[in-house]
Amino acid sequence: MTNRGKYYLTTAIAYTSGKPHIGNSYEIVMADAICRSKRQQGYDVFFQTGTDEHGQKIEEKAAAAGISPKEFVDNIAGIIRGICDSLNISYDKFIRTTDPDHEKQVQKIFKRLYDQGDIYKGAYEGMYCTPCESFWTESQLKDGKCPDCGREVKPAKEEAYFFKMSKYADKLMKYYDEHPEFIQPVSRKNEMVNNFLKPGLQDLCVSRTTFKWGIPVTFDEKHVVYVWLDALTNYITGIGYDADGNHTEQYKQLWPADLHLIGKDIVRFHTIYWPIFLMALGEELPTKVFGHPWLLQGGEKMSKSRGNVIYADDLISLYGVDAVRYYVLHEMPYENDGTITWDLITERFNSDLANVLGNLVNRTISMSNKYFGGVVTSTGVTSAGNEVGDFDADLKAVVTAARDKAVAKMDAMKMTDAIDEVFAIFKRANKYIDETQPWVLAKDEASKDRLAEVMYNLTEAIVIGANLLIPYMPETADAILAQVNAEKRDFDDLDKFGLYESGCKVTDAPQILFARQDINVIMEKVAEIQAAQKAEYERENGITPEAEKVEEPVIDIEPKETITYDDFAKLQFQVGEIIACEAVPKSKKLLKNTVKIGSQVKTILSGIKSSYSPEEMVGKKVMVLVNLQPRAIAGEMSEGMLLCAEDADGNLALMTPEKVMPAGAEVC
RNA sequence: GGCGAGAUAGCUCAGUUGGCUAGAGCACGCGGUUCAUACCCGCGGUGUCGAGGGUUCGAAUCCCCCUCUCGCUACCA
Repeated sequence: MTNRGKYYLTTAIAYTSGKPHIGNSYEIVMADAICRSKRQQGYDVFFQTGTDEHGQKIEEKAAAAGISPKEFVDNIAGIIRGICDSLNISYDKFIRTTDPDHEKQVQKIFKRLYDQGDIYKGAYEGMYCTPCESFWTESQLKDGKCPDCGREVKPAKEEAYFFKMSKYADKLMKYYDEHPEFIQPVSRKNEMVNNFLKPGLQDLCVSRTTFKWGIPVTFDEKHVVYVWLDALTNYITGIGYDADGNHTEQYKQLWPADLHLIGKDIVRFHTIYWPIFLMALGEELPTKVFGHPWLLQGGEKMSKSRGNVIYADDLISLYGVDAVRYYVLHEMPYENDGTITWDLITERFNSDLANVLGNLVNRTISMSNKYFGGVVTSTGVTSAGNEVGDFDADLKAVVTAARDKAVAKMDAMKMTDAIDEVFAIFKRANKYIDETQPWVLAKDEASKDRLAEVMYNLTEAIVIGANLLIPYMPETADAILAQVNAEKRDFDDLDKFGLYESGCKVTDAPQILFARQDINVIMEKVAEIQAAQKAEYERENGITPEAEKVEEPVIDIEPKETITYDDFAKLQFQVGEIIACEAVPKSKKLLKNTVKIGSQVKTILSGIKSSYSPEEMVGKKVMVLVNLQPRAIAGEMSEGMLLCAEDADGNLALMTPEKVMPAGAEVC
């Protein structure tokens, strides 16, 4: 096999705040297909993936679960690694940002950048919203209040470390110009230049003091290292980078990375901050960063509380690992997001895998057994000169061209097209069977040698196709090769037709590779999966009464000034019954309620669309502030206010009387 | 609110620098075939290329405007 040198590929590391759904697992499958392909081609591949395990969100989730952050991330990292393994991902290293050697290097990197003046101590100034723990600039405020929760903000100052991004902006721009392949798809490069580089790079805040679950800054312990400096550096620490220059041989051999495979949402961090960190460290920049699109669930919004999130393990249990790999690779366009639904995957499974591929292998082996006792022999009796057409030559042309076509598509990161090039072999082989009609040849003893050649050609086509399938569907490739009793072939030979050993015997008991799926049966199983998921969600989030007592978070808000009883007495509250409700067309948040209060009927607009649908509003008895001055909102007059409780996430709960009360009853 | 992407056949999507009767796969219909997993092969499209305007000899493709959908947004990671 030709040695083509090293190839170092990384994926983004997965954030350990929860179990990733299939849309998040897509990237790792794509990475695996690329790595398997490169290995097959003769590259010395190193494939790194892993988990990003620090941050405030994890600290909070762990606290809510009553466990330490480390216990929390150990659990999730295990789940993520399990998903990788069940998807048959051939990673060489699974790095965790809580690995001691990584943490140590991050601390050294931070110190070095500080010592050489790229990181400086400053202060973050702005308007601070205490409940949201967020800083805002004046321009971000909405009516002078927090744009997230609408509450009061106050000026505040927080000590922080900053990285001098601006210092490297020109150098980065130059690098872009000299390396047009650096950012892919190219459209993303323009976004980076126009949105961030041209307006001028802001210095980046690279430390935090608001939470503890991070890597401490060695010389200033109340700070932890900001996530991106922690996470991005995994690409070098994972292979033995040392901030003092004592790199491992592995690092010297592998760096710079050949490809960072990431989601399109984090292109900015990988094409601006990461290269600049590397420049500051004096390291080479990666060759290519590809920001891939996402695989989204079609139709309804995905949410765990509804139980309709699609996870890799559920898909695998229904379709098998290779079918899942096939689907995500095949349905992912180059720039736009792809779609996944149970209907779509079942359709693809049946038409492509069961019908085209599985059935081809099965019918071919069956015929070999039926006509020749399973022995496949090349007799050299070709279709050359056939007046109807030279079917053999046509078949061979398609088969021998597939390798280079597929590799070219893959190098261009067009996964879908790459797989299609391989499947073109199987489609052509099916057509070849119709053209040559083996069952007709079998009826005439005189055409037996021709029949043997036809079976040989089919078997050879399948062998080459199976070899080309290895990067995408490794288990299936093995299963096919085993059934036709063939070895894996050297990549350099995959454009050569006729290497299948004549006289070799295929299995006498062909196995169904992909049994056709009935969508109705699938949907029954899906219903079970969804019910289980929903139950799990409810258990985890304390929907059961028993769990409600445990760990209910509290919220503190800014206290307002004390009021007198007279102040309070000015407010008139009554019970109102919602007798009609509709969404306000031009608004994202507003519902227009028709509320019966005693014998009056008022129109009240309320920003609760995110928590309530118009249908479920009707019939509710709610608490209403009735003597609020009417005000026009979104072109409608609103004559009061519906009272709600709001949690930290902005979820709303209407205040309703605890016993049945008539519309109009005073609340006092 | 800001930024971005998109709207093409029933479904999922291709359509290169504007150019011949707008394509593929799936689904559907008809025909063929029977080795095979009711499979395979062939044939089949009157789609206002989201609406409306404009530029042009010519627009799905360029410009303007409108409508709708989606993604991102954050000192979240």
